Amino acid sequence: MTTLKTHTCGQLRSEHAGQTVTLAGWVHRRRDHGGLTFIDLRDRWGVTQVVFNPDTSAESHALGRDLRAEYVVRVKGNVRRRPPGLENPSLPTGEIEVVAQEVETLNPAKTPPFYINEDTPVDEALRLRYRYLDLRRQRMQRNIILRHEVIKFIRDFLVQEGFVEVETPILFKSTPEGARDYLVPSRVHPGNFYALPQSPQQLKQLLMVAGYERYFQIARCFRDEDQRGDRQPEFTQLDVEISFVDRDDVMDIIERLYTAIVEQVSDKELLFKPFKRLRYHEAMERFGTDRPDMRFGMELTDISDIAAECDFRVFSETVASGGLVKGFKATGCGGYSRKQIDELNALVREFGAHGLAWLALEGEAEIRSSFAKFLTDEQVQDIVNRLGSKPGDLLLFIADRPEIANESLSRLRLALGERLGLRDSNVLALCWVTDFPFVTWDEEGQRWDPSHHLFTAPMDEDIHLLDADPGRARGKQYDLVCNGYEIAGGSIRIHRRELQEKVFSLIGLTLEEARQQFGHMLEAFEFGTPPHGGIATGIDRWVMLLADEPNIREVIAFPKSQSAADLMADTPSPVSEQQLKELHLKLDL
RNA sequence: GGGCCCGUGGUGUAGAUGGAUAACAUAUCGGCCUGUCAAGCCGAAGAUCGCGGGUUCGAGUCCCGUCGGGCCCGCCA
Repeated sequence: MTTLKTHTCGQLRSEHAGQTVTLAGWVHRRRDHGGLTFIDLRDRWGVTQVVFNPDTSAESHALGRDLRAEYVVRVKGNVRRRPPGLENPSLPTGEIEVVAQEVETLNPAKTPPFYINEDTPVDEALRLRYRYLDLRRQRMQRNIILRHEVIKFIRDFLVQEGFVEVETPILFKSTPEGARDYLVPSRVHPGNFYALPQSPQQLKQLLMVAGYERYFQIARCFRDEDQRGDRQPEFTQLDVEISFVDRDDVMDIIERLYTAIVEQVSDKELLFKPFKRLRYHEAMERFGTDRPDMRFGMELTDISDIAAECDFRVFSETVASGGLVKGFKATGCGGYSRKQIDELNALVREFGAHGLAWLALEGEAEIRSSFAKFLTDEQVQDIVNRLGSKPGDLLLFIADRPEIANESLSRLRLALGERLGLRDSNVLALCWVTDFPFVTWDEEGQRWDPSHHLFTAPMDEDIHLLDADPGRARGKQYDLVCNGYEIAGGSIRIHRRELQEKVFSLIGLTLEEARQQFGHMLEAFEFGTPPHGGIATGIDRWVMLLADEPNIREVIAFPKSQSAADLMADTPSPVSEQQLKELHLKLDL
């Protein structure tokens, strides 16, 4: 295999019996019986039991007794079928053992700060500080290798489909829209900065101008925003762009790719094949969010019309002022105590809702409710019927501005789905969300913001709305959603200068600003740009879902902490005066 | 910028209402042990309770601050 080892620790079987082999790896466990010592020797491929017997070699038996956990050792010995009854069926190599003839410690190890040989919970700060040890553990080895397999599969698949992988710069240009940029000062150009790419968006479009037609890249992207469990300052996208396509072409490629990954690389079950498709408005109506978890029901129902006419002021006044009253039934939660309902109430308040209206159907005719006393029996019955409720259900409602009602109900739905065990992590519910609004109104900035990004094309039939009623125009955008996570987003792009300039001005860029920031794009669109579109998928989130992990740090070899620090290398860290001077920088702390 | 949770031997935890030698498991070290595979048995060592201040006769426990980690809001086209 290599100079130092002839076989891996996961390789030997009974047919190797009689061979002399040399293994090398880490001491996983030691079982010292005094006269007889066993070690489990581990490498990336598995674990093999090594026996040290003084009858075979007194010298190696003596050396073997001194081995400790995580020592790196090399063992030469004879493969022997284990004596009958002593096989270990839980180990792939459990039919055999290696009888040590020679042992060499390649490097001893201090006692590790946490267990390498079992997947017990460890304080995450400690894991990150000793990430190289954490990465030795089974959980991380499994995740990192799964990640590799997914990326390998993607490359093979897309190459097969005629795609070309092209690298784009890490040092690029800061642009005004989107997330905060990571900046890199230029030594050669005093006072000027590069920005690390938030995505290779512009570059991949320029590759379409350049005629590559089918591009992809496993691209590192950078965004200087605060962390979440599913957000890191640097993360990896599968970036794809194709020429001469419409939405369905892009969606089809990605759908085939993701289906194949689930079926061939993971042990997960695909709930929808083909993937479900939802329009944005439908997603908002039924789930209150544009990234619904479709593994379970409990869909939202609008009761604004009933609420408008009732004597419960919270309901009627909300509707009168343009708000919504919506809710859903939590199946089987009719017995929830006041305390449990108060917890749900606290949850929706976090998302801006004023409160939770509830109605519990305990028995056949027994009703507990926070609001039913203000309604006629008929109105209550209408609500109960509309939600298709049965005894034992708990009906939960929010009356608020549409954004708040939808947001808080969607969160509440997820929380209840979790409690009721409806979010089976072995199931992947992939769905496309399409027909997004082209732009959304930003109250604070008093301007239109692109829903996706600056280069997304509006629907052809909605182009006329860009002047008349921009809020009603739809974009050629599509998101891929899995189990409540947005795992990809893409669009058909604008490929004509006039339309691009029109969109720039719609979102408030002056012609001057547009040409300064995006002149290279506008210019390129005048040199024969094919219609094109593409998508960017979040590799980290996708592997996280496939690996059944609660956050993306678990599928990134060297992730950063919530405060964007690397606890192992202890960075960010100060630099010398000399370095600052060369970069023409002065600190103002 | 804000809210919440966590920090106790190497590791994982216990330690209501403040009370005397800070408990348990495991790891570590030593002894015994020739068929274990989470080996077993016996013994030992190991903790300024994240750090700083305060309240108190007395603080792991209460208060304030601070550092580190996590979850979330804002933010993330």
